Amino acid sequence: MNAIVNIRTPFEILNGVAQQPDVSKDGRPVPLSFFHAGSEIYAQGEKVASHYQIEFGAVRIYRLLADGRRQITAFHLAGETFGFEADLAHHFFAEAIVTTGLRTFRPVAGLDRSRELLPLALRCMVRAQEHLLVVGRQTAIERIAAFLIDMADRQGELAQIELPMSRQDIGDYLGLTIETVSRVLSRLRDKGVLKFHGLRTLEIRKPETLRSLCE
Amino acid sequence: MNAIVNIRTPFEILNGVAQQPDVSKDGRPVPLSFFHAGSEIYAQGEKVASHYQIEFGAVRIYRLLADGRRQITAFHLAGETFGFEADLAHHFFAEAIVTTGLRTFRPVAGLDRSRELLPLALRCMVRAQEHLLVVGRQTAIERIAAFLIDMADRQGELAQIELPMSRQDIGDYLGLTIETVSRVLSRLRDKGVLKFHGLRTLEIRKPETLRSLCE
DNA sequence: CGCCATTTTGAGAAGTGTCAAGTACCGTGG
DNA sequence: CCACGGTACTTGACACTTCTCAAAATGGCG
Repeated sequence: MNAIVNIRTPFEILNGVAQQPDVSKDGRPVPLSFFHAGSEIYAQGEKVASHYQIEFGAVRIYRLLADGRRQITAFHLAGETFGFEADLAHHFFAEAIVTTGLRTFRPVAGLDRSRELLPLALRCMVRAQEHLLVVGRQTAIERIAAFLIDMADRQGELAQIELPMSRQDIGDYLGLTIETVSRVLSRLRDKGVLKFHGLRTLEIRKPETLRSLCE
Repeated sequence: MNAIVNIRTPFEILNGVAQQPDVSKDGRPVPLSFFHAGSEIYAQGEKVASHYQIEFGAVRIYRLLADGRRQITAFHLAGETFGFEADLAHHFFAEAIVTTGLRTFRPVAGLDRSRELLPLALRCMVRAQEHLLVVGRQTAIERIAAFLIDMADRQGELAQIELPMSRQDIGDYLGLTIETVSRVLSRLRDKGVLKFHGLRTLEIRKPETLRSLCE
């Protein structure tokens, strides 16, 4: 949870990211901002009337209870847009999970973006409501299965998937403890449904078994 | 879960509801539709590019799992607008909880309502994400407390509140069983926090106790 | 007044959380 | 390149909340 890092990391400079800033529809350039793993994009209580598009990396959106319990309401991956919640509710954090590059869209006076934003906001709402079904009515193994399928779908439906987030993040997203997440993943590994290639890289060996757990 | 009832019930005719239909911004009249308790407003799988405003009554929005488990994602009360989810996701039901009167807003070709709809959709999204924290990270008693405070706030912060929904509905909203809902309510009654005037009418005697349970 | 659905209450089971210890991974520095 | 240390993850034993199943009580409504 470090401070915002808005300068390029050596990695990105080396790779030439953002050497030619894109241009937004009203003609103003939209530069890339970089965030280190764990750094804050916007804080609970901040009024940020912007939205963000992820160029590379991953972001977690979450809320906190007074005693520190955390609920991650969404993960956003490369190519996705987020940041609507900041406009309205002053109770959400956004943090980079890994080194992340973002394009920030600030509101322009006199320019109404409702037409572009509405479909994105609706998709975000539906996603939250679908997630509610998972968290409210599914068992630990069903939640993990739903999560893995979602991640696989969003990574191009490949059998091998990358989980940029920690077990704690997964637990806080699914409403489970880190230990339960770990136990369920181990059980799926022992059953031959999953095969791990490193802690956060895994292969879905039996996607049909996983899917059958979701409904 | 009866069929759609689009005619006036004797009750409404007697009370003269909707004798003078309102008129929408584009000049077309927006008539009131009536729905009996339990009747379906739109079904999972239906493509309805409309939204609805509640004149009187109450509505539940929910999703189902294959085995019948239900998650209510939202309750909507008089004065509120809903129906965005139907545009996008084909997996939501909307039902009247009690006799309900709705104004239906159908999309008009060439008329862009994004500007009006975006704030409503955002509020809906934030509400779902806030609910996620309750369902994912709070105990049974905390969930009930949060629910009662929300209902009280939406009914004008009166001490006495009406719950139009059944215990089953409350359970399916909070991710609890009907028995747990009942037990928690009984415990709050025994502690003097709540006083019941009939099953679905109650008085919050110690709002501070209730609020202290939420954070 | 009596029926029927809804709600409440009880006892036991199951799933998940808590606490504690052990293991694996990964970046750092030698 | 390998040893080291710290963090993240896994595993185990047990506790506790919530669920399940069952039965009784309540209340609304004809």
